[in-house]
Amino acid sequence: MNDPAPRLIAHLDMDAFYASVELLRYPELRGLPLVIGGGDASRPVMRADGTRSFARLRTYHGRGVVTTSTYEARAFGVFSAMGMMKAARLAPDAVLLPCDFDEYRRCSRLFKAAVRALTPVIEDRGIDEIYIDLGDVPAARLDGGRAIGLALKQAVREATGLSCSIGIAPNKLLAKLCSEFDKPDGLTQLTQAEVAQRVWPLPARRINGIGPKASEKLASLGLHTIGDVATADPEMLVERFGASYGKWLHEAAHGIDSRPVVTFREPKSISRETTFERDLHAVRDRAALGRIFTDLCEQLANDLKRKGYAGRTIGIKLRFDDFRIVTRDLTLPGHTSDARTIRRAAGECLKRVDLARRLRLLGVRAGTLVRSVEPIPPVAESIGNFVASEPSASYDRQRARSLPLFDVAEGSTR
DNA sequence: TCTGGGGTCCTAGGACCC
DNA sequence: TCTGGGGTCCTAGGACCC
Repeated sequence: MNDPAPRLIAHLDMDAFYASVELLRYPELRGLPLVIGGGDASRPVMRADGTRSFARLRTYHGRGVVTTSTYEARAFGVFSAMGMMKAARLAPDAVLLPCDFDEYRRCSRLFKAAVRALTPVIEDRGIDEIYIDLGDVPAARLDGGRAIGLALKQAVREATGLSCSIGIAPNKLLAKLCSEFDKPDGLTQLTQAEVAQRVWPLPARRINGIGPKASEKLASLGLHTIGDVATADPEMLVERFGASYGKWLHEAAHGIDSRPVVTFREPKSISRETTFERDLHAVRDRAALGRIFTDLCEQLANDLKRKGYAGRTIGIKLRFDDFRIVTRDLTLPGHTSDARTIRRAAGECLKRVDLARRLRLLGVRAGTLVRSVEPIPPVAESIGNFVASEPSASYDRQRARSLPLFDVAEGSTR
């Protein structure tokens, strides 16, 4: 009746990743308030004397948000997800750089490859963080993973010149939580036995999965810290938050989490969306909207083909000028990665939306994906390129309700 | 001049089938 | 004819994460 050995999971999080990558390229910016974001911000210009000229935040005009800010910029109150125009009022002299995702992805591949060489069982959690299963690393058992953690940090630094913070714990929830304990450049180990002492005093919001809504609701119940949630009546949590989330809240607050480290996941959906420079009206800006719509569908089709997928559920997403979001989707008889087919299906979805208000954002999504190694050959001219042709009652209903099919502000799709 | 883009998961109701 | 229960698919919205 021996308990199985506790798991050993590491969470590795790159420190202020985008900003740190930029500082590698532009070391003269170290120590200055630096804000990264707003897609269309201008890149630095080389002067005649060989020094670089950087844009200042005050020159920004647009609808972007701050993606990352350095600690020097945070001192002005500029944080991630803040509107750039607001940030410009708070810190007009901060240096502004546009996001360079190609470069961040390059650095991301480098650090992940360096980690994988030491500890192959890793779960990708986006561009700047990963989980690592240390269960099969024999040496990790001796010191709870400390030596391997130090080796990982060294390997990441050698591969990229960047620092990271690592948390090591018996599960993903606690590893993620404690990777933040000693940022930047930290290495933190946390055991189950230390949860009450080191985790319970923290705000509930620090748990990955408790967002702004849930933490506000918890606060309204007088539950502010993780300890408050842990000692709350589990039945009350279920009553207030539902069976699934209520149970999870109780377990999470006790540091219980049995999710495995997942090394590969098939994508569930692929999408493209864009926020317009100014709000557009379905009638008055019909031509511009039609072009953008078609572009999005073509980009989505290219993404699908490039990644080797085809989707069967095509959906749209609209954000109105009042920030209300509406989605519509349509399941097709077969899978497709064809731009015109996507455009037609998305056009059908668009017909089901009241377009009286002006639009701020338009998006197109493909779901119910299958791998399609081969490019999909054309099949039936009337509906487009489908892999399969199973009859679909819902599609027929849709079609019957809203003929003609190809109508809504259709731009040229070539 | 507030508020990006790309995802996942959950809930819930209705249709439809057995 | 009435009642009902389970299961799956489709659709819409919302919370949350990086």
